[in-house]
Amino acid sequence: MGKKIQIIEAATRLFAVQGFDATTTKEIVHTAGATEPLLFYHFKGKEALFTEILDDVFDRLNKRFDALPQRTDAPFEKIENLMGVMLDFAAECPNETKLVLAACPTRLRENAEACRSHYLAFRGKLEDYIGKCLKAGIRSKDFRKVSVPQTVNIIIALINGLLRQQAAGLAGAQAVRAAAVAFCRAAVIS
Amino acid sequence: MGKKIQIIEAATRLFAVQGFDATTTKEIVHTAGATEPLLFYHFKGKEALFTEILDDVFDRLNKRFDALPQRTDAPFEKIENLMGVMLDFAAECPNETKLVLAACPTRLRENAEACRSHYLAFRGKLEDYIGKCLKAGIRSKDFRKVSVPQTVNIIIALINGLLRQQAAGLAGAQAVRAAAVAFCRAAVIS
Amino acid sequence: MGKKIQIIEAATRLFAVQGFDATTTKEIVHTAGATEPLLFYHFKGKEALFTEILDDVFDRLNKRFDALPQRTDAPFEKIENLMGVMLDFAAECPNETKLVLAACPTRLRENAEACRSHYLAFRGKLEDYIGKCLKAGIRSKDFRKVSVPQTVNIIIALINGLLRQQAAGLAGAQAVRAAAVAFCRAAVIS
Amino acid sequence: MGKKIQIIEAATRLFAVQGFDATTTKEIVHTAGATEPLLFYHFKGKEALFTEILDDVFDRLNKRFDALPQRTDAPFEKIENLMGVMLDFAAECPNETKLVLAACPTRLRENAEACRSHYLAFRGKLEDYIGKCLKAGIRSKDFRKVSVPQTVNIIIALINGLLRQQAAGLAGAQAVRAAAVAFCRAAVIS
DNA sequence: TATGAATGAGAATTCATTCAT
DNA sequence: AATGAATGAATTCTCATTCAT
Repeated sequence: MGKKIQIIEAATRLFAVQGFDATTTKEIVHTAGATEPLLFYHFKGKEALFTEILDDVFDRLNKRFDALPQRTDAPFEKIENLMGVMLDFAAECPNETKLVLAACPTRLRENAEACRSHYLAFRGKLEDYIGKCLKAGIRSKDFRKVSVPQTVNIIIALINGLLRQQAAGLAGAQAVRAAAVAFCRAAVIS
Repeated sequence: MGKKIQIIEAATRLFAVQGFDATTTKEIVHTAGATEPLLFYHFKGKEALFTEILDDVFDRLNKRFDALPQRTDAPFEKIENLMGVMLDFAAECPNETKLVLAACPTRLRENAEACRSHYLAFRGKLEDYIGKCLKAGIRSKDFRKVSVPQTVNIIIALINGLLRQQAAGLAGAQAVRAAAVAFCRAAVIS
Repeated sequence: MGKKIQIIEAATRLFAVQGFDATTTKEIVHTAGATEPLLFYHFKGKEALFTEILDDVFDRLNKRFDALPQRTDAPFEKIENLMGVMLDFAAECPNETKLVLAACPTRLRENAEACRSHYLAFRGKLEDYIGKCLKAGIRSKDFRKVSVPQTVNIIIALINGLLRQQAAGLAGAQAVRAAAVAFCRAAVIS
Repeated sequence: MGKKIQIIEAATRLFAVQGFDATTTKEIVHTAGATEPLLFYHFKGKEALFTEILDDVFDRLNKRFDALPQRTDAPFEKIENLMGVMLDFAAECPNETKLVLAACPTRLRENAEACRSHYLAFRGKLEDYIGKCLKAGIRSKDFRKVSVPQTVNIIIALINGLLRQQAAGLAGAQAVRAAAVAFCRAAVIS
C-alpha cells in the first residue's frame, strides 16, 4: 500500500515544518505508519531520504521555471510570469516551497555540497532570468534606468519574502498576488 | 573573565547560524572556551539561554523601532526610515537579525509561547506602522490608491527578503539599500 | 542454478575470514548473489548454516585423518604423515582450515555445545595419535626419552602455528613443509 | 573510584575472549559497573577504546622484547630467552596475549591500518631476531645448516601455537616450557 | 525456488543535564 | 565561578528473521 511513498510524504512535511535537524526518523515513520527499519530499507539513511526529497523538489521547481516562455512582447511580462510561477508553486506545494526557501541543514554530512549547489544553482538562474529582463526593459526604455544587479537582488528578495508568507499560510497571501505584480511593475516601469 | 558573556556570544552566533535545534550545549561551551556545567550554572538550561538571548535581541530591535520619529513631513519618509532602521540592524547585528528572521524552534518546550509572541508582536508593529504610513500617503494623494493590507504584506515581504540577504552576507547587500528605497518609492508614489 | 551451494561457499569464505560474529546474513547473500529469504528457506538460520558448514568441514578433515595408515615401519613416519595430511588440507582448503583453527563463536546460542565438541574431539584425536607415536618411538629407542604429554602439546602447537601461516597465505608457507618435518624429526629422534 | 580503568580492564578481557566484533559496549560497561555514556566520555568510541588497549598491549610486549639481552655466549641462548619472554607474557597476561595473537578485527573502520601495522611490525621484529640467531649459530657451526627463513617461520609458528595454548589456559601449559625449549634446541643444534 | 517489503530487538553514539568537589 | 565525572533518555542505524506472493 505504498509505505515508501507515505514515508516520503511524511518526511517532506516534517522536514519542511521543523527542518532536517529537528526531525527524527522515529517521528517520520510514526507519521507514515511505518517502522524505522523500513525507512532504512528504502533509503540509505535520514540524509539520503532528505537528499532524495530535495532533489525531487528542485527538479519540479526547475521544470516549472524552465517551462517559462522565453519570448514575450512586453518586457515586464516575463517578470510577471516568473512571479506567477513562483507563487503558484508556493500555493500548490507549500511544504516543497519551505524546503526551497530553507538553508542547507547544519547536520548534513555527505550531501551538504550537493544540497548547497541546488540553492546556488537556482538562485543563479533567477538572477540570470531577472537580469536579462531588466536589461531588455531598460534598453527598450520601457523600464526606468536602474542598477541591474541591485534591482535583481531586490526582486529576488521580494519574491522570497512573498513565498515565505505564502508557504507559511499567511492569511490573504494568495490575494496579495496581483498587488505584488502591480507593485513591481510600478517600481520598474518608467 | 566574563565567561558568561562568552557563552552568550557563542550561543547567539551558533543559534543564528545553525538554529536552536541543531546547536548542542557542548558546541556552545566549546566555542566559548567554557564547560557544560558552567552553562547550567549561569542559565537554567539550553532553552533558558535561548530565551534570554531572544528576549534581548527583540528588546534591542524594539528599542530601535520605537525610536523611529513618529511625525514626518513627507509620507514616504517614514517608510524610508523604517527600512533604514531594519537594514542598519541587519548590517550591524547579522546574527541577531537571523534570530529575528527565524521561526520559533521546534523543540522549545517551556518558552515556545513566549517565543512565538515575540515574532507576532513585532510583525504586528510592522503592519501597524506601515499601514498607517500607507493610509496617510493615500489620503494625502502622495501615494497611489493601493490596497493597504496587501501592500503592507508586500513591503514586509520585501524587507524580510532584504534582511535575509543582508544577514547572509550576500555580496553587495549593503549597496542595495538606496536602490531598495527607490524601488519602494517608485512602487507606491503616485 | 545452485544458489544454495553459492550461499554455502560464500558463507564458508566469510565465516573463515571474518568470523561468525562479524559476518552478516546480508553480506553472505550479497556475496552469493542471492537474497536473505532464500538463506532462510534453505537453512533454519545463520547459526544452522554455520553449523552445517562446520559439520561438513570437520567431517572432511576427520575422513582425511582417519585415512592415515595406522601401521608403519619407522616410528617418525606416522608423525610425518600427520603433518602432511594437515598441511595438505590447509593448502587445499584454506578457508576450511581457518574454521578448524578458530574458536567457537561467541554468539552461537543453540549449537555452541556441538561446535565445541568438534574442536575438543579433534584435538583429542590428535593427542591420541601423536601420543601413541611418541610412546612407540620411545619404546623402540628411535626417539629421545621425552615427556609424552608435553611433547604432544608442543607438536600440536607447531602444527597449529604452521596451519595458521599456511591458511593465511603467508609467502613461502608451502615450501616450509619439508623443513618443518625435518625440524620435528631432529627434535625427537635420538 | 577509577571507572575509566575498570572500563579498560573489562574491555581488555572481553575483547580478548570474544573478539572486538562480538563484544558490545553495553557488555563492557555492565561488566565494568559503569554506563554507556561514560565509555563515550572517556573514549571517542568503541574503536578508540580498542585501539588504546591494543597500543598499550603492544607497547608492553615490545618493551619486554626490546629488553632482551642482545649479546650472549651460546647461540641458542637468545632463542631460549625469546621463548621465555613470550611465554612469561602469556602466563602473566593471558588476555593481552590473546589480543596479540588475534587478527585485526573485521569491523575496525578508522584504525584498521594502525592495527595491522602493530601485528606486522611485531612479526617483523621476531623474524629479524630469530633470523640473526640462526645465522650466527650456523656460522659458528653450533647449529645444523638449515634454511634460515624457513626455520624462522617454523619457530614463530611454534611460539604462536604455544602462546595460544598458554593463553587459553590449557592444562599443563606452564610445565611445557622447558620441554619446548629442549625441543627447539634439539631441532637446531648440530 | 525465489523475492520485495516489513519488523522486533538491539547496536553504537549523542544530548541535555546533574553531582561532587 | 568553575570543572571532571557521570547519567537517563533519546537518536540513528543494523541485524536476523518473517510474511505475502
